[in-house]
Amino acid sequence: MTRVAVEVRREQLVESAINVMVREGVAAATTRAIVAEADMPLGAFHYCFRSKQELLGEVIESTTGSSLEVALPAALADGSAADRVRGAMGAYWHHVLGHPDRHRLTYELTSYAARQPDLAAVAERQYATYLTATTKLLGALANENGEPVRWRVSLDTLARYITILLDGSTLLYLNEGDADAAREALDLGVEQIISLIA
Amino acid sequence: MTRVAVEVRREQLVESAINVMVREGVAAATTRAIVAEADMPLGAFHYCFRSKQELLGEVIESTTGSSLEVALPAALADGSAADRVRGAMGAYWHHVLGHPDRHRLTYELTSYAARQPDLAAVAERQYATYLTATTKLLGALANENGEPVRWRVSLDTLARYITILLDGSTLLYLNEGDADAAREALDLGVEQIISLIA
DNA sequence: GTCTATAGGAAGATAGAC
DNA sequence: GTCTATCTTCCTATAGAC
Repeated sequence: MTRVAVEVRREQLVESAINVMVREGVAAATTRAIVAEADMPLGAFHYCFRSKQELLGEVIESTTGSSLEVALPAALADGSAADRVRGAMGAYWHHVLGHPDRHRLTYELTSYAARQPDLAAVAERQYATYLTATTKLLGALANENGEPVRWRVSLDTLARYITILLDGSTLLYLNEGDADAAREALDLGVEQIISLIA
Repeated sequence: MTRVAVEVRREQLVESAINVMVREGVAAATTRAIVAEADMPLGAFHYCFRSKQELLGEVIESTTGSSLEVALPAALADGSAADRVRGAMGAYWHHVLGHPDRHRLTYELTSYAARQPDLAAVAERQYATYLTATTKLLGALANENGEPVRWRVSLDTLARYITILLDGSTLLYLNEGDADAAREALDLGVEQIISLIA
């Protein structure tokens, strides 16, 4: 009926796909479920996307990196470097508690992409983006004079260590379901990181 | 033709299902693919298992906890507590490098189970087993007089911290693909753990 | 218990009228 | 571009002969 630019429809379908996936998982996000969520007829799907794989690629791109952005403001706030590390980690954790299904989806999508040859490249880029964001976060800890925080280990290793800590604690919480216990273990890791400040 | 106890067939099907899943992922493990791997006719599936879900429950139980057992001998070896922690972590990491697909499967199964109401209980038990195994590993660090290592933090928190570290570094390696970089970050975490010995 | 054949449904993708 | 109807394929599960 109404003429809508294909580009707009594509975005609507990506958004709807994410909604379905967050709610019911990747496996439940069939083309039919996605168009129903977007309130479009089934036929619309295939003149917006060549295939379901093509949509999934855009879904992965769209969900990448957003989870670390919530930590950036805290890293840029006032206070000591140690306090800002604590604040940034706390902001991330707050996001995990508020949107567990969204984080669950990230891991599902990563698993899914790893099994599909055509999406492997997208998945690798996804993780590279993740590491870049962590490094950027570390850069944001510079003081008002622009002097970066000095660490006892290389920035690359530190960024990966932080990634390990965030992924590991998120997974622990999602699977065990005990927010306090997971938080306590994460806090231990955060203090360990702070102890690496030179 | 040949009469085989249903119990034996069940085990064969579970094993075949794991083989298919390790090779091609959970989604590819259809009943057809599983019976083909086990070299059984399709009909055999449903007089061994009531449903595919029932098989999946047993697959999850069967894959649980095996990955940490490889670390136990190193924890029981001679040497200082610090060296034995390093050895145990190294043994785990060796297993990850040798069987990445097996570890990938663990995460896939966890995601899968979390989305299926009837398997949620199995998944929780899976993670509880994991934490128990870690605690057991810590207990194995006792010296020849049976005196346990004393830590600056509670055993519960430490066990979770180790779980975070192992899951996080495994995931990092599986997704980024850089074994050396992941190992370096893991080593940093291991030394941090050692620094917690009282 | 064992197996073949098939039911019954849901998936991704397309054809073709408008 | 848009949508309905349909093709084809693959799935889980069952029926029923042996």
